[in-house]
Amino acid sequence: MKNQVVKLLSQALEQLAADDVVPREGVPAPVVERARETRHGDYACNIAMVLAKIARARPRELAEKLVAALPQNQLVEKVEVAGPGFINFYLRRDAYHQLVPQAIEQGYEFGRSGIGQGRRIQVEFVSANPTGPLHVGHGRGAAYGAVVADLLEAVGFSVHREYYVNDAGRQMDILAASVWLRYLELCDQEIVFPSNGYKGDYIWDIAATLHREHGEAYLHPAAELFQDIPVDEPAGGDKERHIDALIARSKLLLGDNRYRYVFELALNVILDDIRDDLELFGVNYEEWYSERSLTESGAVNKAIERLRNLDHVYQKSGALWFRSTAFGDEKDRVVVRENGQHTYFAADIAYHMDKLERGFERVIDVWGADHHGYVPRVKAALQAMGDDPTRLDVLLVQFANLYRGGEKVQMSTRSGSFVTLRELRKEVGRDAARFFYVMRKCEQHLDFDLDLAKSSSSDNPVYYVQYAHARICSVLRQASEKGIGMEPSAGVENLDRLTEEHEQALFTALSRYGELVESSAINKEPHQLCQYLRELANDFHTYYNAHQFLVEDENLRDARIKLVLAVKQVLRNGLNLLGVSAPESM
RNA sequence: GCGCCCGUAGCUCAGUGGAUUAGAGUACCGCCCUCCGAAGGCGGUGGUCACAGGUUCGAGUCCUGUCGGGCGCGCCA
Repeated sequence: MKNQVVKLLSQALEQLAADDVVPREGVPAPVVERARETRHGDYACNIAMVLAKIARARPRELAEKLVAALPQNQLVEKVEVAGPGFINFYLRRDAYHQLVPQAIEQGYEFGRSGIGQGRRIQVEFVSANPTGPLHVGHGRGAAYGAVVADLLEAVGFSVHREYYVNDAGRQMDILAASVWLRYLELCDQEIVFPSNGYKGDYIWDIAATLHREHGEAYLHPAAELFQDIPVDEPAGGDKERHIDALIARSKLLLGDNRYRYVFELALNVILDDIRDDLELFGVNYEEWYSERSLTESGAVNKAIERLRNLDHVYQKSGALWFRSTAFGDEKDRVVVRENGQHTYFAADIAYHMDKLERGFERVIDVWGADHHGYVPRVKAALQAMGDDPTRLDVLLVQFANLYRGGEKVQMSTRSGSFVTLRELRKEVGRDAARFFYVMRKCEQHLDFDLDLAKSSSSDNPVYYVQYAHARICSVLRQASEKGIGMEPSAGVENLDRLTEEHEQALFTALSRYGELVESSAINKEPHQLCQYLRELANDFHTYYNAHQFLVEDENLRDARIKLVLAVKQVLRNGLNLLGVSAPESM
C-alpha cells in the first residue's frame, strides 16, 4: 500500500516537472511514512517541504499543487495538506479489507516480496574456529546471521549461507597437540599440560576416543616429547614458544600420517558437534567452506601473487607486507611471515577474493565486534585487487551478557567457565534463545535475562507473541467445538462490519507487515520484526479482551474469525522468519 | 594515545531517507475473572533524549567538541 502511495506521488511530481513548477533534475524520490497518529491519516509525506527550497516555493502551496496533480486511485479516500506542508493520505477502509483474504490465501507467502529480484547475496556467519564447542557469544552471531539471511530471502534475494571453517593454522595445531597430550595422559604418561593448550573436557573425550580405538598405537614416552623443549610460562618461560615447540615435536614423533590422523579426528569431532549444535538451533548452511582448501588449491598464493604484480606488497625484516595504508588502513599488514607461513589475513584475502569471483553481487560478513579492527584491512585488500569494497558489508555483533537472578553470569574462555550455546538452548529453549538474541540491534550490547527467557508470562516477549498465536488457535478450536463453520467465507464480505477501534488497529498492523519485513531485511535489523510482533500480539490480546469473537451474529462472527485467522498467519510468518515456533497450544 | 560502537523514563529498550504533541515493556500505584485460555486486560505516576556548540524553516535523529561505558590496536586466529 505504501508503495502505491509513493507511486502516486511520483506521478504527481512528474506532472509538476512537466509544468515547470519543480525542476526536472535533482528532485529526490518522495519519502512516505506511516502517520504516527490516526488523525493524520494513514500515510504522510514531507516532500513539499523538502522541495520548497529548490522549487523556490512555499511548502504549503507546493503541497496543494502536488495534491491537485495526484492521479485518481481507488485506494485513497482523501488527501489533505497539514501543518507546515505535510501531505496526509487517508486510505479507504476496503483497501485494508483486502489484506485479510490475502493473508489467509497466501499463507506462508504473505509479506514476502520480490524486491531482491533474485540477486545473489552471500551471508557468512558464525565461522567459529573448530577448536571447541560454540559458546553463547557465537549464539548471537548464529541467530543474527540466520535471521538476516532468511529476511533477505523473504524479500527475494538468492541467499547463500556459508560457514568459513578455519581448519588450518596454528590454532588447529594447538588443538591436535592438546588432544595428543591428553591421550598420553590416558596412557599413564606424566604430562605437565601446556598453559596455552585447550583444557576443556571435550579434549579428554576426543583423546579417549583415540585411546579406545587405537590403544597405545600413538604412545610415545613423555620424556621424549618434553626433551629440550623451552619451558612454559608458569616456569618462567614463554608459553607461545613452549607450545610451538611441543607442536613441532609432536609432528616429529608421530610422523605425518599419525599426526594428520589426530588432527583430523579432533577437527571432525568438533566440527560435527558444531554442525549438530547449529542444526538444533535452526541454523543451516548452503556451504561449509574450508580454509585449508584455499591453501591447497593455491588460491592463497594466487592472491599474494596478484598483490605482488600490482606492486602492493614489499619485503621487510624477513616478512612480506601488504601496503594496506595505501587504502586507508592504519598500518601495513604482514601476509607472509618470516617463517614462510602465510598469515590468517592472507587466507582471508584469498577467501574474500573468491567470494566476489563466485559472482555474489553482495557479500555480508557477520563478525564479533571484537574483530572490528579487521574491517579496514579486508576492504583495503579488495580495493587493492581492483574490486569494489562496498560490495562487502561487515556486520559487527556486540557481545551478549547473561543475567541470572539479576546477576551477571561470569564467563571466561581461559578458565573454561563459559556457557556453551548447547547449555543455553537446554536451559531456555531454542525459541527463547533465538528471539532474545535478535531482539536488540546488533551493535547494541545485549543483556540476556535467562530468568525472563524461561518465564511463562507476558513479561517474556517470546511467550507473549507465541501466546497470541496459541490463543487464536484456542478460539478456533472453541469455534469448531461449538459447531461453528471453520471455513470462513472467502473474500472481503462482512469485513465492513469490523468497525471497532481494536479491529482498525489490527488492520493497520496487518498492512504494516510487508513493509516491516522489507525494512528489517534491507537494514539487516531483525529487531524491527521482534518489535512488530510484540505490537501485533498486543493489539490482538487487547482486542481479545475487549470483544467476543464467537458471537451470535453470523456475519460479524465470520468477519472476526477471518480477521483473527489473518493475524494468526502473520504471527506464524513473522515467528518463522525469526526461527521461532508458533505453537497451537502452550 | 589512536580507531570503531554505544549513551533516550528507576531498569531493559523502540524511535524507519529529518518533521505535526518523544513511545513500549518492566518497576511502582489503582482497577477488571458468572465472559472464546487472568499464562491476561484497562488506567495512572515517571523524560532538560549524557553535555556544549553548529547546520536548518525544523534536530533524539545530521556535523564538531567534551564527558561516561564497551571493544580493538600481533609476523594470533
